[in-house]
Amino acid sequence: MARATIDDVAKRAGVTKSTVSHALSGKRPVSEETRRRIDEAVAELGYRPNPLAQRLATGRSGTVGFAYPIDLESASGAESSVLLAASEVISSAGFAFVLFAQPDPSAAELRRFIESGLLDGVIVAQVQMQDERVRALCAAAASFVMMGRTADNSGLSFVDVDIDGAVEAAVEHLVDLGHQRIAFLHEEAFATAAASRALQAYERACARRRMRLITPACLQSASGGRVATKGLLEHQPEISALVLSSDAMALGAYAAAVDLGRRVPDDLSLVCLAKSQLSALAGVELTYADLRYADQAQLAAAMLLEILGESAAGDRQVLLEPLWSGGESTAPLR
Amino acid sequence: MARATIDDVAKRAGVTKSTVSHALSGKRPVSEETRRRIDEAVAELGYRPNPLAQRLATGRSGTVGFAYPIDLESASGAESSVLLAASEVISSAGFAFVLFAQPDPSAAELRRFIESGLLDGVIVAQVQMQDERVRALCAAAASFVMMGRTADNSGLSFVDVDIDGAVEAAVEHLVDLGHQRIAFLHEEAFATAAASRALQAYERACARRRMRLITPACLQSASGGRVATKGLLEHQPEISALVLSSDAMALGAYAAAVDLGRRVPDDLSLVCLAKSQLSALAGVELTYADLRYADQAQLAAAMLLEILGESAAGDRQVLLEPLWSGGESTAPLR
DNA sequence: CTGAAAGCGCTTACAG
DNA sequence: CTGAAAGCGCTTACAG
Repeated sequence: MARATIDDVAKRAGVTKSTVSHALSGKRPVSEETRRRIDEAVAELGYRPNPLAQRLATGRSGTVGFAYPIDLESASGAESSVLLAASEVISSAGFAFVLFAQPDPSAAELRRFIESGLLDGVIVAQVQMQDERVRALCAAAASFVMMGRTADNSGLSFVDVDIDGAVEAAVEHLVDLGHQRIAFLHEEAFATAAASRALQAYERACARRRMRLITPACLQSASGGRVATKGLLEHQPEISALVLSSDAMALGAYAAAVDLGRRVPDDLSLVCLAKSQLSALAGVELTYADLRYADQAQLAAAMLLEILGESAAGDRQVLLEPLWSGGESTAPLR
Repeated sequence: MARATIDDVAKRAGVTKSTVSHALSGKRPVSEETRRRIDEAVAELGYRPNPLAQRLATGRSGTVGFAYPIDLESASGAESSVLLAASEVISSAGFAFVLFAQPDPSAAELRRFIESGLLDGVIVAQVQMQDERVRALCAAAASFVMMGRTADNSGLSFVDVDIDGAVEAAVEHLVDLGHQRIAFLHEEAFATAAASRALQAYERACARRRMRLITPACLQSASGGRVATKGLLEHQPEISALVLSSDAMALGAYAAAVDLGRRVPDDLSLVCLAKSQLSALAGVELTYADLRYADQAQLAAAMLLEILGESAAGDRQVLLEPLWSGGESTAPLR
């Protein structure tokens, strides 16, 4: 048998569909008796409104998009926790969760969806300083929240982590331990705003301390970290500390240290700007700053839902503090 | 200005909207001249059909669901490649890609979507021997394709990998090298059909060779692999080879071997039933069987699109062969 | 508190 | 080759 429609319910309850609609939405008072009959009919027929029809009538799609380009080269378990955190919040609010994982520099796909009215709102992750997707969303006057932030965020809503603070804290910590040759390994290809903020913060910290900038490029992977670290330390053995931007990189750096006969932390200090799961294997507990990606995703999703609920303007901006681990991969310079 | 509708186009082109509709869909011949005028109007107004209205009128939603419960404890980069592979195929066919990543044993969420007519088809991953989601999809007569397969697959469509063959090949290989004490580390908590097939295949292979079963449970993580392997080898040092079911586990096993002063592969052979990215770090190239998850996802997505296109019945079943690496983590028994 | 009707923006038999 | 009309299944002013 086909699905029951609102008309079936109306007939069975002996009312019109407009009354059924109002009884269900609660947007208009309905007498006790009528409501009872309608509830009964709904139950008997197993009626549930067709969302498509509701969407067409109301103009709201009940769908939230998550623009989260995933870079396969550097993918780790972290992406999954971000996805789960966001989808959990979105789904339990009754919205569908549409993922845009494909890297899409021109934001064409996203634009297509927005313009089709298929999305009530969007969460944008992996935000760049100048972000095409953000531009498109603004142009379309769409509701959206960023995970991360662009160069100019006036009027925009975001959840981000204070990466500047994390980097400065890392460098300060190493300097306090006596280190003067501190390298910052950074990924060049996949340039998020967070990555470039981190690099700039490192440069500022070094300038303040009058330390030499050492910023080798490094692929965002374990083998990338290994290769880059090996090359670096072979040419500049005086380097005594490394700041790294991912778990995998850090594991690679550790492997390189072993290759070169240097021990961590005695002969080389490591600080990682990302929560580390793998490091336990490396023999030392890595000192790291958890950038709380899952928290960011959860908060961004909740923020978007608020915005959708209120349709009030006004930007909402949240900057999370990173969480430092009590690791043991740093030691005083010998 | 508001979005142009089909009526706007019709007026501007001096025809009715039914002609516009047919011109656009090509479902009815339209004169050269009329078509030109319509195309012009479409271009001038920047008209694009409202998908919501199309869906309501046609009953097709233009959306594909991906039921892919992600277990955070064991998440690695592999999930991302699966997501990307599936979403790539689905998106480029013009369908929206809705992710159901939340573990949802009762399949309530999925059922809700299916029954709402919000999904044209579904890809089901992490299939279990008895799968609630598959039952729900069958009951709803929904179009779907499995990544993996249940116990009884008659009439069902799937893409899976020959895990049985992979396990048997692994054991054969080790036996050929002289090993007689071969353990199979398996994850108990997250019981996919592939996991239990692997275990059974190991048991069959051992039975055939009259070897003792050694099947310790092991958490699907690096530290899980380390703990399990350490415990195992301390109590049964005569074990000379391990078959592991994930990259992370294998890395943990390697670390445990190092802890115990055993070298890989001389003092311990390792075979991994999953493509390994991390193993390079462990100092040896791991011998592994790539179970081709991304290939599975891509093929499953393509298969679903075919099914949706043809609306023809008939099961489609594909069993992929695993791809063996030329690793060096196995050696003859000493 | 309830109904009759228009409307959301399309598609698709039915006529001509 | 084209038009007039009904229909997809809802919501929501407008009346009463």
